[in-house]
Amino acid sequence: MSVGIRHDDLRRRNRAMVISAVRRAGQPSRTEIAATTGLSHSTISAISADLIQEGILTESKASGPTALKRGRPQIGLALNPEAAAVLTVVLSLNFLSVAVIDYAGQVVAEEQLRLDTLIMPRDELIGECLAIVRRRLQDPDLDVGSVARIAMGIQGITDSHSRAMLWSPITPLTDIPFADLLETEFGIPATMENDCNMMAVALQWRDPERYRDDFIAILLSHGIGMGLVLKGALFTGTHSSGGEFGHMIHRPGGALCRCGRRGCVEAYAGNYAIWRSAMGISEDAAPTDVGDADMRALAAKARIEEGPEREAYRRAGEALGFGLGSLFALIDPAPVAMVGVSAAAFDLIEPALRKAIAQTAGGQHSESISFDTEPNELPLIREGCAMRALTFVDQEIFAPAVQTRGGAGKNVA
Amino acid sequence: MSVGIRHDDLRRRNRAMVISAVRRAGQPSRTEIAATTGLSHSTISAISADLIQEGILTESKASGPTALKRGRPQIGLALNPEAAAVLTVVLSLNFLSVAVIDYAGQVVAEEQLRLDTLIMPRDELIGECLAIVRRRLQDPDLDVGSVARIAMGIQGITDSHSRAMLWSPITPLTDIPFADLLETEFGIPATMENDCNMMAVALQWRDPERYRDDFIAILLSHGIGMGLVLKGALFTGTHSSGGEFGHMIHRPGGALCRCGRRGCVEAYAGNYAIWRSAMGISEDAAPTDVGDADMRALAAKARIEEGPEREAYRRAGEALGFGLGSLFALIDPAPVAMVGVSAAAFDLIEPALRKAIAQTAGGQHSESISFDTEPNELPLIREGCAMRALTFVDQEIFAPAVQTRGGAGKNVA
DNA sequence: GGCTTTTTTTCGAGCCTCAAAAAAATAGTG
DNA sequence: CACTATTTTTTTGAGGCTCGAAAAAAAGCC
Repeated sequence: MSVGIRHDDLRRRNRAMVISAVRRAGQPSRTEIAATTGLSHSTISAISADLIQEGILTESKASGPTALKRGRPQIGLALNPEAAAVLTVVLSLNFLSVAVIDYAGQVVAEEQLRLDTLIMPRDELIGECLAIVRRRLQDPDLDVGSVARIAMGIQGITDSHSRAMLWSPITPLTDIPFADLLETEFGIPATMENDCNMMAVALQWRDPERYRDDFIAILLSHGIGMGLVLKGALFTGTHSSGGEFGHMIHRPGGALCRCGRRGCVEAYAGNYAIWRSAMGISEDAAPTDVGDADMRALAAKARIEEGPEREAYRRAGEALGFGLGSLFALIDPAPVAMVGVSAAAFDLIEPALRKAIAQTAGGQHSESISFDTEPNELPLIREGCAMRALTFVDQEIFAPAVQTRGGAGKNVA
Repeated sequence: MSVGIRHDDLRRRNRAMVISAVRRAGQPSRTEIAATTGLSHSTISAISADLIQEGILTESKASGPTALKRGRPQIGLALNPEAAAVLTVVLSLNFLSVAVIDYAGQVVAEEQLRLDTLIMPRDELIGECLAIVRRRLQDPDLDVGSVARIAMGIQGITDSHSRAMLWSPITPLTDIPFADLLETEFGIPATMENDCNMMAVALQWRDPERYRDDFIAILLSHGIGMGLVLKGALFTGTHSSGGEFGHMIHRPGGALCRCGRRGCVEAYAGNYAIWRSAMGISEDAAPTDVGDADMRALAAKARIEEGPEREAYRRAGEALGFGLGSLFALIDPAPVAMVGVSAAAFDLIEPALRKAIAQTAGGQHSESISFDTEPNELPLIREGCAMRALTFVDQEIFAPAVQTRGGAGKNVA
């Protein structure tokens, strides 16, 4: 609130601005950057000269389609892929995957692993995560020193400082400080990110037209999660990763939720809830994990004929609709992306969902609310982790106060 | 996202910082300001010299209790009350009040008026608002030129740009662009603020210890409103004032709400809802306005004996509790201030409210959530409007780019 | 080849902040 | 009362940063 802007901050921030403009735009010329940032050409010129000299940016002649114009051709600026690398770790139900990504955002190596997360003891789960990272870091093709950041994504609740997993549906274990464990083990700064938040980050990069300032990413899978972007920034709770849309209350005292409470949205719209309802199992029955194939079969049956399956999706849509309605009462309507296996059954969910929203405060503009679907969440989570790690590097490469790197530069004419 | 920091912004922002530090701290010395802002003494000295010379700040020797120390005594800096003035207009049910407030935040004049907002035609309602402002501005004791800002507060929904009232329970009229009307009429920049948002702003100034970064102000009155502060900043929706806590869904298809929909929190916890329930009137009955005195009598009766009155408050508490639970699922638990006439009956509401919260995701720390009550909302709303207007002036007095005022300063030795 | 157009770099000027030193103002002390 | 210690405030010179204007560079066009 009351922290002054120091003189050195200025350059630091404007450097960040230039890097961010390049990451966003692909291969912008200096002139384009000057236009988008509002800074003068001379400033951009000075900053980009520094950045090139430090090996962060590179000049690339190939401005491609713009080469047909009159005057001096623009010189595209691009991120130097070798400037750094980041590592992403995504841990989901029975599945662990790691990727090494260069500074320009290209995947240079990856590894995936099946494992039984639900029954693994603590040491083993942590051990597997560290081992897979170690294997990637020992890859002879990789310059270990260039790996500047690890971002780990996980289903469940993380703390607001992105340090630890507090709770997750993929394991009975709680409070695992993955970020600290990774940092200690490998000496590389790390964060622990919530899966749905990373989905939102990825969507923002994938389709900045649609997902710019305000939007919602909802994961429809075993559980119901949400990533929320408001005013262009990821929204997180004050203590946790926040945005636990799935545990808003749909019906007080209602169906039993995986979290042990009753009446949560998830207790009607999570895979297990749809399954429970379609199979005529009691709402008080303990949640069970349902495979993706079973869910697809359920959806197929619901599409063929009226019956308990279709009714289950209808109830899921209703729960999601009233939940979204309450959410929209708080933040006003915004574009929604439905992600995960049940997003593939959104055709079964949508009618009831829209009908419910229309009965809520958000319903004033219910027709104008648009939904997009993406059945596969894992690529999104990985992309989000990658971008999160890369933007961290973007803002870490120019160190605070003192000159950026060890002290290499600045002795040329 | 990608707007660069220009060189002149620096001074502008640091000036704002100094002014804000003075407004917050009362009479800080230059040294204290340097400490809180993190800027150097010389910078603070230069900026405060400018500000004093421009008549924005004044030196006040009376640093009072700190005069007993050794070295050179501190010189307190204070806001110059005559630097500017602002005007607040608060329109609530059957009541209109205006106050003139000097730059230091002291009320210098006020006027109040009873009127029948529910049945007034559009022209008349607007006319009364403009007339009461005109009377205050024509006060011979007031230098009209010094009035730099008008902030108007109203119950209901305003747009996210603080320009217009979109909907209000105090009148059947909708979409009145009060901010534009005031600006056109008086040539003074104006805003139209939501009442609950202003309550939150006022609480932040009244008790910054408790209400700092994250808290919730809930109005328990005819309707249920909320002002929400997250990460130190007022939270507003993307299109409207947002934070329509009262219209989150408590029971899908449930009791009839004043907004015409069913099952909103307000339909169980608004004055009319408590009254309806206590009197055994159907949940489908149209909401009626209940006077404060009637509500106090109802609460008194509920305190004496078990019965439908007590049950009505219990149901209100349950609705508020589940609503807060859903809210806490999204933003994590935070301190809550209950404001308005039914806040005086919070003793009747609290047990059921806590019981409900305990059944929700927010309930993990339900004991630690603390509630504060404040039965009278109008002073809070006025204070909030005043602070909003004043902080606007704080950041407008130093113009963009060019030197602050006409060009007076800077020809002294 | 000379001219036009557009991009990029260079250069001097103007500000801003900072650190250190100087000045100011008071309380203690003998 | 003179002098010292202490703390706050102002002054001063240095170093950086951005900006605007002008120069340089690198094409296409005739």
